[in-house]
Amino acid sequence: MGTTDPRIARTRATVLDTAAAIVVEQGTAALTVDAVVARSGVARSTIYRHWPTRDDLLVDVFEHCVPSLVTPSPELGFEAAMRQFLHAVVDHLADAKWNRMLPALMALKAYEPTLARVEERMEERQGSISADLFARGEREGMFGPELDRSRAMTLLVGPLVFAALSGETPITPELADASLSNFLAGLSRPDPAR
Amino acid sequence: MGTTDPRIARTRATVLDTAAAIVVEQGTAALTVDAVVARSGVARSTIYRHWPTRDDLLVDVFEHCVPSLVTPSPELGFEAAMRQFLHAVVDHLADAKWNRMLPALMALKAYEPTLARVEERMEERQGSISADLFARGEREGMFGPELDRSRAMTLLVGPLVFAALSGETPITPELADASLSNFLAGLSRPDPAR
DNA sequence: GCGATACAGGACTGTACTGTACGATTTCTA
DNA sequence: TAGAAATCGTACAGTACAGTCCTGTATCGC
Repeated sequence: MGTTDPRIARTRATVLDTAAAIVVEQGTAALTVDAVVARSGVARSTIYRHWPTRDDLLVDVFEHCVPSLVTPSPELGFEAAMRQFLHAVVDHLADAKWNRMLPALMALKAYEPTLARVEERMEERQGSISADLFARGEREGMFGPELDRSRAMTLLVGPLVFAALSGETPITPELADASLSNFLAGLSRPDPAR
Repeated sequence: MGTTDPRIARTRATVLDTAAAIVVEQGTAALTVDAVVARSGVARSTIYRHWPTRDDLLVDVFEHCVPSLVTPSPELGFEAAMRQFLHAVVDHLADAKWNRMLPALMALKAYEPTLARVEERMEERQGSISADLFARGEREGMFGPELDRSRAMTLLVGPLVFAALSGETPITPELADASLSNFLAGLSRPDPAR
């Protein structure tokens, strides 16, 4: 099984790209097999050869578009590594593609178990990176093991996602810096609310 | 026009409640006129007497469910008032109803101008409250007029919305306190990233 | 080149939903 | 109680979409 038929890879890519464009431009409800046929030139029967149902295609579209975040270089300390990570998140959220797809995924995951699993896998990858990052912070003595990592990540990433969703404030690296800066400030001044 | 026919108010309320329940439980795609008929007992023709199209009904459902936030008492200072406001936000986000509806609204507003306007009105109301709150902070000398209010609100509310959407970390008043605490800490320690 | 396989291009069935129409019935108001 | 108005119940046309099936054609690996 050295090589796979190039025709298969070709149509698969064409269909996925077209489907993603439709979802981004018109939403998930507009993703119909006929729409993909009309826009991609790929035949109806061919699409059903690759995906048993329309829903399977939609799942693959999301999976195809989920951003792949990368663990920052191990030489970096907590602050620099976290900043780099947050900047990468900003990049993906600012991109029109994921900017439109994320809310759709959030909205659908509550009702479509298959999409919920796509989102789970995404959070797993992100979770392992975040664990790595917080391990650096603990090693540097910035906080102890009692720090709630999930909550901390929520505090750091939340503003970025919110900015992307609401469109109230522009999503920029400076926003990520501000979020990180507030978090670090909160570390040195122990939470008076508890 | 002293009193309106109670039948009208009754049907309207029944249909809106039923429709909201369907959207919460099964998503906006499941909101069909037939589904409302089956579940509410209201006749098809009656629904079309009140709403010209299914989409108009959906818009009304969102409008009917948008939480109405309230300006905290004027006696409260910036910190206490903001805390109260954030706790109210947490309350609404923790409620199953709005917890499901918000992502749907976020996902659809990009493609449905009518829903975009629902969201705009919501943000306007929220924006006027936020202006009031920041005015208190400025009066107390916590920051000057150069503070970007939109960004600040994003930093404060973002984590709450993100927690509600992702489900990674529980959405509690303590989370709101942590967000506020980080923000205040960031104020006293001027942002080193700029 | 040749067999195998993927693709193109339809036609077709079944279903779900929208929106309209209209007579019969209930419920309000005066 | 009587008239007005809202509601019920149902039938109907039109449309959009999912998914199947079949035939002929292009493209691949060998």
